[in-house]
Amino acid sequence: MASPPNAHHIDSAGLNERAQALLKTLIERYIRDGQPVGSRTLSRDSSLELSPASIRNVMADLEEMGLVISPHTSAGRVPTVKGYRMFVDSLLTIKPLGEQEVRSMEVQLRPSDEPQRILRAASSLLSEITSMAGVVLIPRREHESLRQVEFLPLSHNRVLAILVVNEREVQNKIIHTTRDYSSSELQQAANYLNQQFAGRALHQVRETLLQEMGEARTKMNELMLTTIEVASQTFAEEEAGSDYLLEGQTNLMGYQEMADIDRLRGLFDAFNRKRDILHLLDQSLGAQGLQIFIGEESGYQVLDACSVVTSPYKQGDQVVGVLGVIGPTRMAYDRVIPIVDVTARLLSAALNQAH
Amino acid sequence: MASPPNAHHIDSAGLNERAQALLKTLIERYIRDGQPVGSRTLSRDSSLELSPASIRNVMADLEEMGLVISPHTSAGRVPTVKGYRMFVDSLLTIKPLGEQEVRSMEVQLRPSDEPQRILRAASSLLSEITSMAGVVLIPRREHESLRQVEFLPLSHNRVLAILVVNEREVQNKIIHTTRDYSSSELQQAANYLNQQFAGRALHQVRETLLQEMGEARTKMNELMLTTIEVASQTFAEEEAGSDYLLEGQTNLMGYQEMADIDRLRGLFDAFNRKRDILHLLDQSLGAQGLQIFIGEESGYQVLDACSVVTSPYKQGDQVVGVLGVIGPTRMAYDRVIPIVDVTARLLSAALNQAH
DNA sequence: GGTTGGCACTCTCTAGAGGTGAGTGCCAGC
DNA sequence: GCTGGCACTCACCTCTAGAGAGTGCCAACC
Repeated sequence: MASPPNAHHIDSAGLNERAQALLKTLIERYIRDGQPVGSRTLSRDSSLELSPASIRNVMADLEEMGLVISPHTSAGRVPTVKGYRMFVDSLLTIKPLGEQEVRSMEVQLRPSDEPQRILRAASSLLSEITSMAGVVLIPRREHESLRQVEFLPLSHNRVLAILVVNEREVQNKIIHTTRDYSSSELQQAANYLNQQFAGRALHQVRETLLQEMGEARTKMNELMLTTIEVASQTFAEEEAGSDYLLEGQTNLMGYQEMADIDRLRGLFDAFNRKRDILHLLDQSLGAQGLQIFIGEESGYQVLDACSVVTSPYKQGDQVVGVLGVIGPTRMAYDRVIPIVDVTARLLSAALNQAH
Repeated sequence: MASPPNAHHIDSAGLNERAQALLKTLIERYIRDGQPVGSRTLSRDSSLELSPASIRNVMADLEEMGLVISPHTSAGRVPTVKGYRMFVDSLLTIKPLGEQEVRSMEVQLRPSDEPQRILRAASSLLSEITSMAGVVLIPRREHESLRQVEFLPLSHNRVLAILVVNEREVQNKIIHTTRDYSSSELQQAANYLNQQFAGRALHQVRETLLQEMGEARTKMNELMLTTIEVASQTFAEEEAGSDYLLEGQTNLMGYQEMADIDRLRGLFDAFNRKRDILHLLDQSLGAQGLQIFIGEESGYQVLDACSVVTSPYKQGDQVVGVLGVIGPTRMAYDRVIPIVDVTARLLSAALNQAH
């Protein structure tokens, strides 16, 4: 299933079948009601016919291996990150989504002229059906191919550059020039650029431009100088880079494990700061397939009490972004995993299909 | 001073000078350290030389008038909304901002080609210097005047419409037409529209268009039909309407009066839902000058523990938006009021001054 | 030898009791 | 009208006791 070999993968070897089964029921139970699970409960819950005493022996082993821990002497056991990891990697049984459910998701992700709208819809969708926070990384300009460029003269040495990319997305930029250009000068420059570069990736355009600029300028005619001036600014590297859409943050306030207001504030600050979350999502962009970060695995302290489930989505056959869900470590992985997986597929489909 | 006669205004009549002075020190003290203020403290703090016992008599009067309340029998007094209202309306002494402070605010609100950027800067600025949440209502399209319109043909009966408004703001819209138009057809349509409507307000353009559409179509030539088709869509009423920029929400998590996670969630949900906050800001848009909503005065339950200080800002000599600060009722009004006031002025200045 | 019941032990949680301190309301006297 | 005195109230803290849940260990059983 969607869970590929993961950097954090823990082998289930060294754990007999019974221990695995018990770990599984323990975690399922803990996910269900958030209380430490004791041996008596476990004995009733598991299909194994074992007395609490026997189960205690197994628990002692699991604790020694660092898969579970008891918050204090007389409480039941709670899974550790390592425990969750093993659960997710080798014990989990995924419930595939119902057809009905998939269809209703599909409705919310209909194709549109504005990709931004679909991305936001995906983020909302994720947050709504999981009751956690949904996140969608916005495709970077790098992946975009130029369809058309136009220039409009504004007053005071300013020119409005309009880029149409990917057939239906539009970007504007106001650039400042050394002198006022006439409408027709700009028209000519645009024609030249469209002829030369339509269909190419933006970063290719940028590189080629840089190269041409390097060549002796004296050789160039007036038109080329104009073109070079406006184009170099138009296609200049954006410093901003990547960004994401986050929805349903407030859902996270509903969970007890987030009840600590300082921890919560740290998390929300991280959402606003964006850097850490972006970095995490970028990582998932590289890996192929669904990714799960459990608790401290993410490497960011603010996410210590959270798990993040991500999946990349595509435009054409190229991965352009990642989407996912952020919630408490104690989340229903068996539901969240297929939800993230399906949403990624549906989003890809919607993006590839013009309105 | 910035505080205009307010709908909630309470007359200070019926309160002798001493009572006023004591209410003032009580509220100042309470704002400073958030604890109920007792008669002993008040006796030491106020410049009046009165024993605690005398002060208790005054307190009893103030309590009867509903200006203060004691959380329980043996605690000091805490101001009520009505108390804050009187404080703000007639007792408050405003500290004007230092020149230095104003200058450093000015730096963060430099003019820019992108008004959106300045608005965001204003919001951040407000949140940073007050350590509360800053909010800026985005000007509605209604207030914008058309400078230029252009059309680019896309594939599949789609046309990209580009509006340049207010000299330096750009808006895009993809519209769907009944047939493919050629570049030159669109160019002609754009020329016509620019000639007719440049400099007019968008809503004027819309009205005139509707009128022309109503006239018998048969009289029109091909060009006019084209023009009407693309223009009517381009200038169609936006359903979205108004929106705002909110920064520093997480600052609100620092205050004890917001420590209740459910109340906090309600507030954050309201921020996301936007409707209530927008409505409140719209109200302030109508009123001229600085406005203060204390606690329940706003009329929205989620804001019961908050105060909102707003001020409109202008483009040219027309009010186009509102900005403000949202924080706990117990805020330093004497600082917040001039900050909001000055920020509104600086923002207006920055917007009216092209880069 | 794995499994089980028994048992002592540990730890959290809750409720109640008692003490302390801050602050009040009221009253009599200045 | 102001003030000191005094009884009273209430939140808050600490301490204690008891209940409940669950554990670890051990000896016995199959």
